[in-house]
Amino acid sequence: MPELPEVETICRGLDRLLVGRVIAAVQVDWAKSFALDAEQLQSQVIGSQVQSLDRRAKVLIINLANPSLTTRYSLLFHLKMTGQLVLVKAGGERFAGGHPTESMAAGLPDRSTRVTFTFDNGDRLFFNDQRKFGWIQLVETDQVENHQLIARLGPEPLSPDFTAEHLASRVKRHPKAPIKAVILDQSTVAGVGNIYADESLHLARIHPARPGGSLKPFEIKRLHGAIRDIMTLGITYGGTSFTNYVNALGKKGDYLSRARVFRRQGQPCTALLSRGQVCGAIIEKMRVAGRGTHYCPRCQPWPKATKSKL
DNA sequence: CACTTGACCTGTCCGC
DNA sequence: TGCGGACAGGTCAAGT
Repeated sequence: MPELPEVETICRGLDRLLVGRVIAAVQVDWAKSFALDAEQLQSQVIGSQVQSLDRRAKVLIINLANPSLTTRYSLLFHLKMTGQLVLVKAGGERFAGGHPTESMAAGLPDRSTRVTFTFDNGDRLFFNDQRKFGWIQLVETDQVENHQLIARLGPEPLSPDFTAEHLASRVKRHPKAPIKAVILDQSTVAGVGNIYADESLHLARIHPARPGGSLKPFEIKRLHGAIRDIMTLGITYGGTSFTNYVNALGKKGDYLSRARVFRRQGQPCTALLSRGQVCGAIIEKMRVAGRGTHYCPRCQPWPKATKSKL
């Protein structure tokens, strides 16, 4: 499930491989993944050269230019939960990004391949997506900021615009919503998904189901710092798992293998307490805001004063 | 208006 | 073994 750190890693990895390449052919095997008629495909995509790659929240942006067009277009990619982007070089060398499944290691394309881009040098970019939730859209480059999803995004978590004051103002707007729902809301902060929400709340020692309005100012501040720290860590570790070529894979773990709580229900919390003690309490799982939610009942206790509201 | 749930999909896992 | 159902999670639309 690619979130911001994974998409950032994919973006950095693909940049040097794609910039300068010209799109020679596009094959769409699942129309909903890339809803563009053949005429537009031919006139606005084929023959375009990749100028640069970008990322906004969880959206990967490939900026194009076509010498026969005055308008510049961009391809937007959203991988949702199971999307992958796999670049197979003409020589067979592979770069993969996205949710790692066995399809990466096997021959490509496979049955989850929805769209295939072929470049002028023979390299191929496969958009694989088991569950078909992901999409590709063609947008005019100077309209990207007005795109229905992009336009509603809040600040990037690692940008100066994401401040504790901003987070506090968002919480104030939905004081009864569980704090986890507030930070999953992409208009609060762009790019935080289920994994990093759980991880951030654990680092901040805040119970995910607490109404945002019950958080003290120092807790908001701590959560703000935790989100930034966790996203930074995610980019660091996301790099170890996704920047490798697939056939060179098999080393290092991704962020998930270092997770504090995510998918660790039933296992002991590894948080360090004072004097080098390890917490050791058993991680629990519950549903918050309709999502599987993992937390440590000891590190993230329900505050006594508001316990009755549970 | 504030907040929650369902739809979109497929594959996997669990209990019967 | 097979079958039904829950679950996985990002985002938007629809519901309470």
